[in-house]
Formats: sequence, C-alpha cells, structure tokens
Amino acid sequence: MPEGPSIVILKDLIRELHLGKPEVLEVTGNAKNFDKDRLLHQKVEGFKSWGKHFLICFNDFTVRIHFMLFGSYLINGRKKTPVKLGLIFKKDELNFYTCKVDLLEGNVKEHYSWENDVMADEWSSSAAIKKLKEKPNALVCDVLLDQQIFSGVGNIIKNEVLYRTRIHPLNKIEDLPPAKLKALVKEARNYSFDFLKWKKDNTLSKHWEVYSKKECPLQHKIDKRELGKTHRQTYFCEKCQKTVK
DNA sequence: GCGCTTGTTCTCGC
DNA sequence: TGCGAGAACAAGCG
Repeated sequence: MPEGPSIVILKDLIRELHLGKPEVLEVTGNAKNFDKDRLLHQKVEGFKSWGKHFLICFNDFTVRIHFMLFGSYLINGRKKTPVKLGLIFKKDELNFYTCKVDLLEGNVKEHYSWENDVMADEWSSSAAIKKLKEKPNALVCDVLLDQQIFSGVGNIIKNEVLYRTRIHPLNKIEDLPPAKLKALVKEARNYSFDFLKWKKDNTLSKHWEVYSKKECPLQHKIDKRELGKTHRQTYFCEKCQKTVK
C-alpha cells in the first residue's frame, strides 16, 4: 500500500467515482487527535497526494492520511478492523484503516512543495540533484528514502532503482560521477511510474529484478542486508552494482 | 504460530 | 541542548 504510486492509485479510484465536491454527511472512526466535527457538512474541495501522503482538501484545512506500513482503505466497503476515519457522502463512502490522520490548517500549498514528489507534474530533477549535492557523505541507499528529496519513494522503489542504474547501495553521493547521479534521479521518477502501471495491472511483483529475489536477472546471487542509517533491507547484486570508489 | 514487512516518530542516553 | 541509535507501533500474509 504505502509507496507514492499506490497513493496515486487511490486518487485515481476516487476520481472514477465522479464525486465532484461532495459534502461530508457523516464522519466515523476512532481518530482522536482532532475534532471530527470539523469535517461535518463541509465540502471536499479536492483529493490530492504528496508522496506517501493522501490529502483531502477542504476550504481552509486539509486532512492528511499516512498509511505507514500497514494502512489500508476501502471505497464503499467496510471491514472488521476498527475504522480510523470514515467519510460518508451522499452515494459513496471512504474508509481508512490503521493509518495516521492529521489536520493541516490553512491552504495545503503552504504545507508542501510538489517539486520533490516523484509522481507530481511539478517534479524537478534539478532540485533533487541540488539537494543531493548538499549531502556528499550520505549513502545512496539512504537518500532515496529521504522524503524531502524523493517524496513517494519507498523501500521497493529504492532497491529497484539502484539495480536499474547499476549503483551499489553503499556508494556515497560525492563518489558518483555526474551522469550516474543524473541517472539515479531520473530513474527514481521513471521506475515509480512503472510501479504505478504494474501495480494497477496486478503484476508489480513479477517485474521485480532484485527486491525479495534470490537471484538478479543475470542469475547472480542477490545479497540482502540492512544498510545505511535507515537500516532498511537492501537487495543488491555485487556483480552488477559497482562501488565507484 | 512465527517471522517478516511497500514507514515514521518518539524516547533515551551520551 | 543536540544528536543518533534503537524502540515502539501497526495488520496481514506465507
């Protein structure tokens, strides 16, 4: 569920409902960190996403949903696990489970910069490169997960992007030749759109080249280790992915 | 029943 | 007081 492309899928599914600007007729759920009555009888002005954040925008505030690792949602359906937030409209309802819900005051544009959302039209690769150069000592396996640089990229995308670009996860940013750095940034966005397409087709896992695999496409043995400050599982091929230094 | 995980935030100790 | 490492939290699948 949680990586950026999956949030785009949620946004697309809601678009297909043709809700327009629906009024919230009822609010359910056990989210306690804000007053749910704030939403009652308010009109949703739009559904947006920023990276892994799903945003339900109202006139002067926005509800932010973060699915973390285990979050889920149902459109016009309910399940047994307690609902965290449910919005009931005239014909349709949205239910969110096991997620973090927060209320952001004011205009949502004050809270986010879309140039670092790998899925956004506003994505700026030059801004990403600039931010990477400010972290010369950081490891590539860590920077890909930095939501202020690659908002929306998660652990699957990280691993696949590193393999596609043949970059070893333990390379430092400062050791990457400019062309490699550029390729890294380009592929972070490019693979994210492949992820979106394959996830929609239900064929995402079939296309994994290293993530959760035992062998790379060239039949080399895959290493699986917790690497970097982030300590996330990293799947990589020592033969295909080279350290520069 | 256990181990694992597409993630983030908070606490604690130095 | 600032920091980084580790804990904490969560649900469902094989």
